[in-house]
Amino acid sequence: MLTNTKTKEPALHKGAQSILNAALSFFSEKGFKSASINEIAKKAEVSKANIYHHFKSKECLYQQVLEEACDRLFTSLNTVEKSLPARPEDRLKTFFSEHLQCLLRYPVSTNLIKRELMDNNSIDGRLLAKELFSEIFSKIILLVQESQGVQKSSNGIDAPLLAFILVGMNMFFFESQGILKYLPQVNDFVDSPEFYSEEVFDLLIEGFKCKT
Amino acid sequence: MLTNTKTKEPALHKGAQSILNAALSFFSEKGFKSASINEIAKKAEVSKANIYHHFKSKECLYQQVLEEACDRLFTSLNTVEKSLPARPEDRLKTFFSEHLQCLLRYPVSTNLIKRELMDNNSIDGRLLAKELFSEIFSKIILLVQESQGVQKSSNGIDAPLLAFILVGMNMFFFESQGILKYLPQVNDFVDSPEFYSEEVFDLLIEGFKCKT
DNA sequence: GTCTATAGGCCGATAGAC
DNA sequence: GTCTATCGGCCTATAGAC
Repeated sequence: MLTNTKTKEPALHKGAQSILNAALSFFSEKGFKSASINEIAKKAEVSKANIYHHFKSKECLYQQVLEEACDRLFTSLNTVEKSLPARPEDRLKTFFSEHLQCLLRYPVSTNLIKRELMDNNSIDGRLLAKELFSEIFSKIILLVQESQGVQKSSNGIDAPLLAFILVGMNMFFFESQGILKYLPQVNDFVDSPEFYSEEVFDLLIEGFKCKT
Repeated sequence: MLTNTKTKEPALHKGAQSILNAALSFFSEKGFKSASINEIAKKAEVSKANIYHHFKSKECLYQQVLEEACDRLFTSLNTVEKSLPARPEDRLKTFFSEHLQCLLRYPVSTNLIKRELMDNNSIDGRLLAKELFSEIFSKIILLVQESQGVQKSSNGIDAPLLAFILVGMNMFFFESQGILKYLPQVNDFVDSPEFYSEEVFDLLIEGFKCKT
């Protein structure tokens, strides 16, 4: 379960924390299997045996790293949601833009979660990542319905589809960052996610043809 | 270079072909590092040493598998492009829909390419996958511009952005298949990519507000 | 072209001293 | 809580018979 309970953990020892940091970066970059306890130990500047003192197994270490990554994004998105503007039309647009910025603020965690959804490392992990995904998804559906309600358009476009599209556009931007620089035509918005969010949202709302 | 030259390869031996098939499925499912020569040999029903007779190294085997996957998708998309309808408005929409169907027709190859773009396995591999991506991307930009030209809207939306969105929507649908079934709200279009394409395209063109 | 046998290395995990 | 030393296993790759 994603920790809404804000009971801070008992302030991890320095050693354990540096292990978690090193593990996060390697698991995120290479995946569970390819990241080795050896290299994590080296980067964390502890011995391999020390890792096994703090964590029962490689799997357990991975689970905790993944959990922290999910919490990080979940908390970040919750904060965004609480400081959304009042006007329903703006709320969806702002959340869309801020959602992308959350992903980009924690690229390593985001990448780890993306990996977890792609590979099937562990049953618990998949559930965790899916829960996060479905949480964000529900939030956006509500915001879409909110904005639809105000405009009273009831135009037949279902909110879940639009929500799916919005999440998808941000995820795709995130994962395409690495190759965007090799696509000269689209270089404009590589360094400007704000511009990207703005353009995509307006396009979705106003439509390709109707654009002013 | 993506083989436009249609000189068929010299009809691979049965053994080598079954190795390539087994390798494709494991590399796609687990990634380069996690897939082992042992399991590939077992699935291909040959000995491990036999693999090293046909391929100089694990890397070489991977390269060839990746190359075939890229060619498969490239050829498939080229075929689609050649049998597009005449009306410019329909061309883009049809290509968009067919692009998704290509991805879904070769899910294992598509997944392998996606993995290659995510991990940094080999320099050659990345180039290959990027070339394919940029190829598709260019095709779609042309189709967008074509349809824009006809409508003479010149409305300021840049073709590369729309092309990026279209490719992104299809890639995201592809990679979300596994978790879509866990999102009850969106179950409608899991089994119907045609419906998804139709809805997304219309939404993009007509816009959220303007929808009939 | 196919095999068995094996070399040599890195892996996850543990034992046991401090 | 941290370490060195080590075990057993799986890995890529090769040697050499058929």
